[in-house]
Amino acid sequence: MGAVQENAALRRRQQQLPLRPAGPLTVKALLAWYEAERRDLPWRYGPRKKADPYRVWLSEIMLQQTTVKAVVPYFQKFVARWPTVTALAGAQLEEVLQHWAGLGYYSRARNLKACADAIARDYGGEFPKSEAELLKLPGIGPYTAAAISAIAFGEKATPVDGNVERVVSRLFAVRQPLPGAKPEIRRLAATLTPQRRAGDFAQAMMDLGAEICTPRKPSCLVCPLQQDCSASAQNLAELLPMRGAKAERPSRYGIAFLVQREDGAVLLRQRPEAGLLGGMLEVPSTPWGDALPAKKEAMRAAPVTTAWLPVPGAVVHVFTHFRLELIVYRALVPIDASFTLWAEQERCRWVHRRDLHAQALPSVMKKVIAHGLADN
DNA sequence: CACCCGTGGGT
DNA sequence: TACCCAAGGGT
Repeated sequence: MGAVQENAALRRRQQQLPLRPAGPLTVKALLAWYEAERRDLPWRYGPRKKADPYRVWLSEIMLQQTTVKAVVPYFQKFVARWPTVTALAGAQLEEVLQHWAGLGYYSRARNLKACADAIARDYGGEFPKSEAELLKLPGIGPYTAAAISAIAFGEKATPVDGNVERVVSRLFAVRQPLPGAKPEIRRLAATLTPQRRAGDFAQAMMDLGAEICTPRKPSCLVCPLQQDCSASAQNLAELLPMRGAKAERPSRYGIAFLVQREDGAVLLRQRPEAGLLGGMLEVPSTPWGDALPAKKEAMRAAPVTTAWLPVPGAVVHVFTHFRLELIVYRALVPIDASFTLWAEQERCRWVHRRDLHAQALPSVMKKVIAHGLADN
């Protein structure tokens, strides 16, 4: 198979053979490839089969801007703990956040719970099958609504994610840069979507994008769509899709205060529900600003008045839109002292070190704790 | 529409 | 190292 396609590619380059325009035959080749090469993933039931809407929904939410490899263990944990959407609707948000900790984009976890509640409350525990109805639910946008509708219910819908954007932009040699090209790419993807197997088509496009039509160094020579691909014919595949200018990533700085009690507990604080790391636990710190605060200034943000020891080094963490550098100050306090806790004391709690793994701790805060307790 | 929202792996 | 990127959604 690979050799045959390689020869076809070489012939076309040497003889300038015309392309076969992407169309129904492209879809047929893609579906054949999918049946042979598709990834075996825990939320999939098989080609030509509809999957459990709950598992499709859960996986799609987790997969938003997140790699399959990162998602799989979280998906397994969730379905083991909450096998149905009704079970998830009965869960405590705090426990959902604990299970989500480390996966990132924590508003997804809050919307996940809100969506489960809505399904249980307004839909009798059954997901709606139409794109339009799914779109009304929290955490479900245009992509996810189309994905659930097509994959779980077999409806003719066209989810367009980063994979589909890449595959389509190459198939049709779309040179207009993203995000401006999105409407055109959506239109082209919709023209390819088959009436009968829209779910398999969508997943096949994603598998192709993940394994063959990769962002860098695409494997055009073994691609089942190579003879249909306008970009490959023009040796443009690696240059597409074009993208607009990248925004620069600023740095922010702060001082984190790690209080350790004599019995080994550390002081954690719950962040506000909205915004960055919303609802998750943190090590109390100064606000994160454009420069490191002076020590005297920083101490106004310290959760207790005590002897603080700076921990050598710093914690560096890179978020999507800024880089964070935190200096850690550490203090050891007696177990029974009465402290002057700052105004947000009610959002604070003591957590024993042995219980830290079960908390809603984002990765950056795990780094801070590990750094601050490194020599303990 | 532009910006906000995490994290880990690959190059 | 620094940068790119991944099954996007909310505002």
